[in-house]
Amino acid sequence: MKLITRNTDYAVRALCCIAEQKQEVISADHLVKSLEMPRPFLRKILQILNKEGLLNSSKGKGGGFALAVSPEKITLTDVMKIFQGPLKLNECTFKKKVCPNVKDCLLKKKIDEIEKEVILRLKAITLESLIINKN
Amino acid sequence: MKLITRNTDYAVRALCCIAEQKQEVISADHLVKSLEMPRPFLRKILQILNKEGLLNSSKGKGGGFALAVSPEKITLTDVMKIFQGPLKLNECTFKKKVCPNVKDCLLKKKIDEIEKEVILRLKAITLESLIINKN
DNA sequence: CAAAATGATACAATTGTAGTATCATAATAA
DNA sequence: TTATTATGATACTACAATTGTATCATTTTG
Repeated sequence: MKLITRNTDYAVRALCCIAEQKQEVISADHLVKSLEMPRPFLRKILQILNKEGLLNSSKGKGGGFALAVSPEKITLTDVMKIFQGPLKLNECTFKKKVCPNVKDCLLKKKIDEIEKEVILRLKAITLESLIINKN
Repeated sequence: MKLITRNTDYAVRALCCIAEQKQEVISADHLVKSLEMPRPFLRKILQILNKEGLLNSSKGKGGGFALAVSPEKITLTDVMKIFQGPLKLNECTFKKKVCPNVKDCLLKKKIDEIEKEVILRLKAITLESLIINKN
């Protein structure tokens, strides 16, 4: 019943760290030191964020990563979708078949309402709102 | 990011089925037929519900299960706690150690707020509110 | 060309969920 | 008292997702 996975968490923290940075570009090694997380794992996450268009990367000496989107335009749901797939609190499948009862299921209806509320709130969490030292 | 697991789902459906029943006692076999779920799995779930005090059981011919608590007093959170442990949307552990940053973590604070709201709403879902045919 | 960085990708470990199987025990009724 | 019908207890297996590791290729800069 975890809302966000380690992947997402690391990604958000890395994005925050990059956003707080004054230098435009920061290397994976620098991030590892600041964030104390496994280097290969973080590297993979950064690569994905780059592929998905949230980061720009540059190779070679002096290279690294920089935000491709401004912090107020990156929401928690963006990152969650990348690492956790579509936002759903409800599955409604049994042995890979959709539950025959989906239409009438009262429980599903109630969970769906909660889901809507949760997604609204998650969307309201921007990277900017998670940054402490803004300059 | 599933809010409820199969266990919980089966349990709720079984509880509903028992509650809707006019007979006081219903056997696992009857429930299997009504609910179309794996018999040994359902049996285990019923045993747990019995142990946890939501059901009463009786052995032997004519035996089976009956609600031990009235439907308006059973909430979804009760069932979730039994099968999924304490209700938390936040973990905040890294390699089994608590994240050193828990106190200041802005993300945690925001998720915690969402968690509170979700739990409130889940607590409001009673077994009674999930039953279709009340008599 | 060497060094410093990322890109791509395959592999391994761990955990949690989901499901199965088996035998013991109790209650009822013939 | 014995057969039948039910639950109780418990150990085992399967599968998928999450979490993490390792290795080599490629690009850029000096």
